[in-house]
Amino acid sequence: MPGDHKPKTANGKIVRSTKQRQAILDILTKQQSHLSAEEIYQAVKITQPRISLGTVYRNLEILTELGSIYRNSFADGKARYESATIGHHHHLVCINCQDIENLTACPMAQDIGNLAQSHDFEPLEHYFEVYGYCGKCRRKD
Amino acid sequence: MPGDHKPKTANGKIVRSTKQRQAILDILTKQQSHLSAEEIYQAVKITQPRISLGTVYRNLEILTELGSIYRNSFADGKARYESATIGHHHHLVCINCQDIENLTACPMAQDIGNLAQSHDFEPLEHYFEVYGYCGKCRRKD
DNA sequence: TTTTTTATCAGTAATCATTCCTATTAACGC
DNA sequence: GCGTTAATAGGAATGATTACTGATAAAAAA
Repeated sequence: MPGDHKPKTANGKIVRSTKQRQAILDILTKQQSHLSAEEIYQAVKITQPRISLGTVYRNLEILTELGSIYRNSFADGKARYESATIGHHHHLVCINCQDIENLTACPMAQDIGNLAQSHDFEPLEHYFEVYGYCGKCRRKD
Repeated sequence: MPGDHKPKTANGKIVRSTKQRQAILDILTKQQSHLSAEEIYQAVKITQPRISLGTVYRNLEILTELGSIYRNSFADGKARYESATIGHHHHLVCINCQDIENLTACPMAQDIGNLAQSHDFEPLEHYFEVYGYCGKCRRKD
């Protein structure tokens, strides 16, 4: 069937629209912050009290695959998710208050993007995170 | 006591020289690769058969704190360690064969390093990882 | 050297994030 | 509405890492 525009995952299954999935996407779209699976689970439970943590994880995986959200794994080994409506960016992570600020500047847009040629490497995704102290925490010290 | 050069951790405890710790550092120095805690555990067991996985984790933490090794957490959520003798660098990770190549070019050395001023942020550490296909795997496809 | 101190150890239990499993439920096409 | 099957709830299982405890062995003191 040409002209078939139904969303599908990598395994070819049609992606249905469910209340649970929509609720997860709503949370990430409205809050525009970097939430862990557990935080999303707690937030979604307000409107979907019977949702399970497994459902949250499965939907985060599907939404990431569809490109609707970004998945980031930080130094603490925990994955955090955010809406993809904001566009590609990187992160400034405060090691004191854990606040995460977005950084629109991207290393790949600079000369470093040429590394592909010199290293015979085909880049698909990249992550750039800076850890340090945000302005608020610097002034508290 | 001024001139006290005994290595100490952040909590002020003196760091002793033990066979177990030395063996872990030896592995990372000689192999010059990016090993997980489990891989290090298996390698160290050859010379220290009675070592425990807990000891490996504790020493990796101490050695990281002392600056003798680097700790990196990749997208799979698993931490990998490498000797610090090689100096600061970043990573090209092949999503097919999992091979990790080092990249000496650093975004912070470029204009992006100026983000500190514009974002009122004091950078201490940073990570830059590129995921894609290495030369070998590209030619296999 | 002997004794004392205490950082480190082995072994194991506990924790945390995440994935897997199974019977049941509910989107969506017809 | 009916049938197909993706998605769900609930919970068990996994894997990486951390925490606990009594024993051990470096370094310091005597």
